[in-house]
Amino acid sequence: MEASAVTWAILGLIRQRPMSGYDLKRAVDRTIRHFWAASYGQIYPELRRLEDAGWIEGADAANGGRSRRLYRLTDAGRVALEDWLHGHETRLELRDESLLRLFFADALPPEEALGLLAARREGYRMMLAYLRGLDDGTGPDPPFVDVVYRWGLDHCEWGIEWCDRQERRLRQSS
Amino acid sequence: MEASAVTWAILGLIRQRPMSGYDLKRAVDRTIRHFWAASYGQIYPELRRLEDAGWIEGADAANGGRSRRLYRLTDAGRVALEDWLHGHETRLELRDESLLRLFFADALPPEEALGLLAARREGYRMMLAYLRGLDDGTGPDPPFVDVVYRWGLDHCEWGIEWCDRQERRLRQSS
DNA sequence: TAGTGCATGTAATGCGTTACATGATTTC
DNA sequence: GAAATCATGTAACGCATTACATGCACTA
Repeated sequence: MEASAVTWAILGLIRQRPMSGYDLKRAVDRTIRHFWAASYGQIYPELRRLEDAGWIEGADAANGGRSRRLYRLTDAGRVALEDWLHGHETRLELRDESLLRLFFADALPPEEALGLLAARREGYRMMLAYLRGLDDGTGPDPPFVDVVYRWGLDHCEWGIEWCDRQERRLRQSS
Repeated sequence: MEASAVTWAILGLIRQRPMSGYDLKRAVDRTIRHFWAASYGQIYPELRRLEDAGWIEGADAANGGRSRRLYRLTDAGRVALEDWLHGHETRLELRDESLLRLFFADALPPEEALGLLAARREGYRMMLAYLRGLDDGTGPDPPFVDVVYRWGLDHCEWGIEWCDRQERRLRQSS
């Protein structure tokens, strides 16, 4: 089984409870999407591959005339997931168009360049609002789910302050 | 001209001085790579497209028997770059395998789960060392180039402290 | 003279999104 | 009965990396 990015997201999520492809997409969007997105075009083919490999098992769970296929983790899948969890790789890939603009902002008049810093701050604000909106108040999450959620909030708050600091610094030094 | 991700990186970099494809790859790796990577497979075809569109102009600059083609920004290219710089979009795409692991770490025994936090901290440390290594001490950078470099450093330092804080918090609450 | 760096490029492959097609069920 | 939601899936496309091929020039 050739594991790829989306493999672990799926295994990890259906470990909590059996899910359909549709469920998975929603779970991804509600939880890990801000640092790891996944689309139907990845999820459905990956479910096939995972079932072929014996890491998950699908069962028909039609709801009246509405077809539905629920997948659950097999023992082999559980082992694979735990193996991956023990990995300690930490390469992080960032793609941040706002930083790219900022990097070239010296080509703009100073006031407009500072505007890009303000725009970045606004981006963090919107992300923060989005993350706060995810909190549906349904009781306490497991500790590490909570840690990752906090990371999102803390990261945005840090980013907002960072933009403020830099704007002040640049205004003073000019 | 259908502009894509790599378009702006190239235009922005050759705005500073004319460059070859090879130069561009090196410039990308030395400056923006930690938040916006680009490979030869993107750069060379994109140079063609940009020249066809009239945003850059290539000139032969062979070095003895070693062929070399230097590209410079045209007026049209300068205008296109500045238009893009005025944009205020700020969607940031993150892909962070370490956060994904952390999110599922509740499946591990507590001590091992905490190990993932330590591993993340180590990742920030390595990135920080990498960024510090980029500073070749060649005098002051333009203000916004410097701002983005600082962002990298500050972000790593924040990340290290964040991991520390979370580790302490989780150890206390358990 | 062997290794490294300069320099250009392409082909194969993989990753991921978008847009579309289809149809049932629930809710207003 | 219209609209939203549940549910599955694929085809086309675009973005990006990796690996390879080629050859010159410098330096140890």
